Amino acid sequence: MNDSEYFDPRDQFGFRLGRLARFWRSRLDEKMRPHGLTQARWVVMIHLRRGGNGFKQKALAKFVGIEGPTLVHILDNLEKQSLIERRQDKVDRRGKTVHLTDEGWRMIEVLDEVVAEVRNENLAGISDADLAHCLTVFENIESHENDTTG
Amino acid sequence: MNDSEYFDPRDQFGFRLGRLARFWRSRLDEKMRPHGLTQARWVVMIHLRRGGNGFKQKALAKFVGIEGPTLVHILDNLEKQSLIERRQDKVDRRGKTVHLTDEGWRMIEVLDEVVAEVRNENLAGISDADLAHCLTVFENIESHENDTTG
DNA sequence: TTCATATTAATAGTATGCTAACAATTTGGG
DNA sequence: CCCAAATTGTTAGCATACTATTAATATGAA
Repeated sequence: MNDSEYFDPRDQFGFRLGRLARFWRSRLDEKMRPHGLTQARWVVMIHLRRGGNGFKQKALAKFVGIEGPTLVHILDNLEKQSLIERRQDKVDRRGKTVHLTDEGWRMIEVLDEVVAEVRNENLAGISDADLAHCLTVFENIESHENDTTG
Repeated sequence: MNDSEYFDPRDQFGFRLGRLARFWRSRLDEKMRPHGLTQARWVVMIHLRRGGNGFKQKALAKFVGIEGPTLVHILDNLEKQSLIERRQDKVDRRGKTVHLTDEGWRMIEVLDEVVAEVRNENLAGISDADLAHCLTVFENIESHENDTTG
């Protein structure tokens, strides 16, 4: 009844989205810290597993949904940790391909459980249908990316 | 039908959430850049307007949902731009209160339109009901913050 | 073949978020 | 009053994201 207490969902959405993303990341980072990993590095490793080894960096960046320079920094760190390695592409000497090391594969196996645990905690009591609904909304928003008609 | 094409919504949610948050921010930053503002600074200003001038920094950080040191940096920048000012609290000399300047108020009026425009673009074709549904899910996830029972 | 243009990865610089550690100040017990 | 403990804001240092620029290489047209 009090105007100052009324929040329009359209008005709130962006702010709440950002806050939840920060919450999610901090939860994941917290649980990964004992293993020496972070969310961003983990996401890159997961995409390597899903897409197969031997991505060129540019293709990997696109697959993960980040920019090239952001990926460079993450790969630098993963390489220091011996979880991935970069190899000169034999065909195009400008390019490098990215590969999980044996240690990288082992880390993925270990952390799969940690990630599942965080997911179960964060999503406890929320139905698949609710999540799928959210993902559909997310997709619709991202699909406006290249709208310049308005 | 292909296993590699099947994505479990529980599995995808965290990644997609982060990606959408980045998308949202970049859209907003892009439109605010000509005015010399960014999303993070704007969010702080909006909370100042909503909550009234004269917040203590600690209270403002909590209201915005960020940590103290993060707010310090944002306020430094807003102060350089003469959009806010910090004043010594007369009662407790450890504290400072934060106030929008006249220029800050004018900036808010100008940027209100820009923000509405981005919102309309990003949320075009998405119903209030869908958004409210998402916000409810967001709330449920954040409410697990202090669960340590599992 | 040669030179302009593309592409790929890396570097530099900025913004935003965090935790840890610090200085100044207040508060409360003795 | 006086000193230990708590609180407030700041600084330092890290991670992650971006854009803009650069260096190395490949490609393709003349």
